[in-house]
Order: sequence, then C-alpha cells, then structure tokens
Amino acid sequence: MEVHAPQTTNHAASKLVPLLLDWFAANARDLPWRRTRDPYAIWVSEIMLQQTQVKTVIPYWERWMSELPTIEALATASASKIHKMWEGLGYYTRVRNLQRAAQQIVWQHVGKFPKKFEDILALPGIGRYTAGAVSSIAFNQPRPIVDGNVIRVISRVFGITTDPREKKTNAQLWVLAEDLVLHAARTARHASPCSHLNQSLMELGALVCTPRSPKCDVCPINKLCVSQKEGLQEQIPNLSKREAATARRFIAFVVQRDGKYLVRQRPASVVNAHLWEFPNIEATTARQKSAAPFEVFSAKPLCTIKHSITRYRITLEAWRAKLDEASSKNSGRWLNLSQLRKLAFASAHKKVLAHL
DNA sequence: TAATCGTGGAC
DNA sequence: TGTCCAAGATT
Repeated sequence: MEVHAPQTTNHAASKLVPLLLDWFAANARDLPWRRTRDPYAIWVSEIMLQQTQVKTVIPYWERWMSELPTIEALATASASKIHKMWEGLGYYTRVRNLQRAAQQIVWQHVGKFPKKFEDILALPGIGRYTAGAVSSIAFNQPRPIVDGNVIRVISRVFGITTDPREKKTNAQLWVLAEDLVLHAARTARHASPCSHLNQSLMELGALVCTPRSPKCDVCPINKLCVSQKEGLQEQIPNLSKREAATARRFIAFVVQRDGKYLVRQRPASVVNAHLWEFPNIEATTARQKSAAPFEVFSAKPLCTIKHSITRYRITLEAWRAKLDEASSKNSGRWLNLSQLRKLAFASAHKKVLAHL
C-alpha cells in the first residue's frame, strides 16, 4: 500500500501515535459508552458530552439508554419525554436535533445508523467534530476530531501560539489531528487504532494536559512537547478572554389555587425553549416597571435562586402571588405537584419547584 | 462571522 | 467565591 503523507508532520506523528496508544491502553477510564460499539449509543454520548463534563453525563446516558435503547425508540418518543430526560443538561436544541436525526435515519437509512461520513455529517446536530467522533469510535474510520481537549493537547505539543479559534490556526489543528489518526490507521499493533488514537487525545487532555496545572511529569509525550520544553504550558492554548458576565434579576410568581399552580411553557427560539417555568418578569428600574398581572402578597420571597445562563448572571426571586383576574389572559396551565414533577423545567425554576 | 445556546464541576 | 470552561452546533 502506497501512502503519501505530508513530510512535515509525519515524523512527529510516527513518534506520538505509539506513545498515545500505549498510554491510552493503560490509562483509559472505564466509561459506560466505552463498553459498547453501538453507533447509536456512542452518538448519544457524543451529543450529551458537548460542552458538558463526563461526570455530569454518566447518569443521563445510563437513563437514556435504558429508556430509549434504539434509534426507533427515540424517533417515536414524545417531545415531553425527551425534554424531561434532558432536563438539567442544558443546550436543549441538542435533544430536539437528536430526535430529528433519529427520524431522518429511520426514513433515509432504514433505521440503521449510517457509516458513510457524509451521511453522518448531514444529520441535524452533528458537525465536523461529532461526525469524526462517531466515525472513528464506532467504526474505526480514520477521521480526525478537534474538540477542546484536542486543541489543548495539539497546540501545546506543537507549540502553536496563535489563537486556536482563528480560521487559519483551527485549520492547522485539523490537519495535525488528521495526520495523527491517519498514522494510527497504518499501525497494526493495536486494535481499533483510529478510535483509540482520537480518544487518547481527549483522554490526555482531560486527565493530564489540563487547562491549569497540567501534569507534565506523567505525560507520555512530554519529551516531544514544545510547550513543556519552553515552559509555555500556561500560555497555550492562546484563547482570547471571555466577555464579562452581566447581572440580571427576575421575579417569578408562584400562584396557587385549589392545590394547583400556574405554570407556562417557554416558546420556541428563546433561551430554554420548550421548557416549563413559573410566570416571571425581568426586574427593571421602577420608572420602566412593566405591569405584571400578579399581585405579590408574601413579605419574603419563597426562595432566591442564583444561576448563570451563557453570559448572564441571574438572580431569580420567587414570590407567592395572587393573580390579577382583570388583566390575566389565561396564559399557562394549572397543575398539581405530581403533574409538575413530570414536566421538564428550566433549572432555576426546578429549584423553585423543589421549595413547594 | 460572531453571537447564542445551559448547567454544574473544579479550583 | 468568582471565574473558567466541559467530547460544539447553529444561525
């Protein structure tokens, strides 16, 4: 077999790949989705893991695979069920795209998860990273991946000091990641080399090559690492700083009548779309105060929840309140506690619910 | 392209 | 305790 790989990085790849594969074989965590090669199960794990820590995902993934063990089961599940199963994970568009993709697989691929990279990439909610992850992990195909871990590991090893989010630098990272996985594909010493090479980069980033205080002394590739040699571990990756968070305050109204509470479902195309909440308004200055159809009657708030959504630091005060019948327009539903607990609530409002 | 989308872990 | 940020995708 003739292989025409770029000369520049092939040398580095030939040294890095065996070190990474050996390290992964000895140090990989026993994560539940690593006990299967079912592409559906691996796909679900990848969607859940987007911007979400492993520790958080594990119980969600276990529950999901128990309740919705097949693509067919997901494709036909109710919207309320999939939202409830995702409750607390955040980025709720993910779960709707997951189901849309399952339905697309049923129509277009006879219910069987596609193996062709372009078909995987065409599914809703699957971008370049996730397509590469499922291709390599489930099917051992030599497709590169670049996630937050890989950005850190590769940019440190190769001493890349430019911002990895810049187009040019990002493209460079994908090329380097591809060099590595292509080299792994030619390695006969390990089973599933593409799967394990890609996972080794992420695992190394998660366990050793961490954002702060990387454990360079136990790193399997420290002798090849430019950052380690030059002491640039804390400078790389060179990410620009985030915008400072903005404070916002919301008032939620807990209205009770005959053992039932008034709740509403958030509309599409807003934060926490489709999730349930107690009626609320954003607190503004007294001068601009908007007329709320509620009259607060308790002297103290029921509870005060502090949380953050993207770049907003939010304080949510929940008050017992009466409905102003004159101005109320039947916006919401009256449900008892048992019924409320079956709905998917936005996280802050779920905490309010816990106080009732 | 840059902004947006959630939440909780970790230090 | 505030800050960063975690197996990104979409618009």
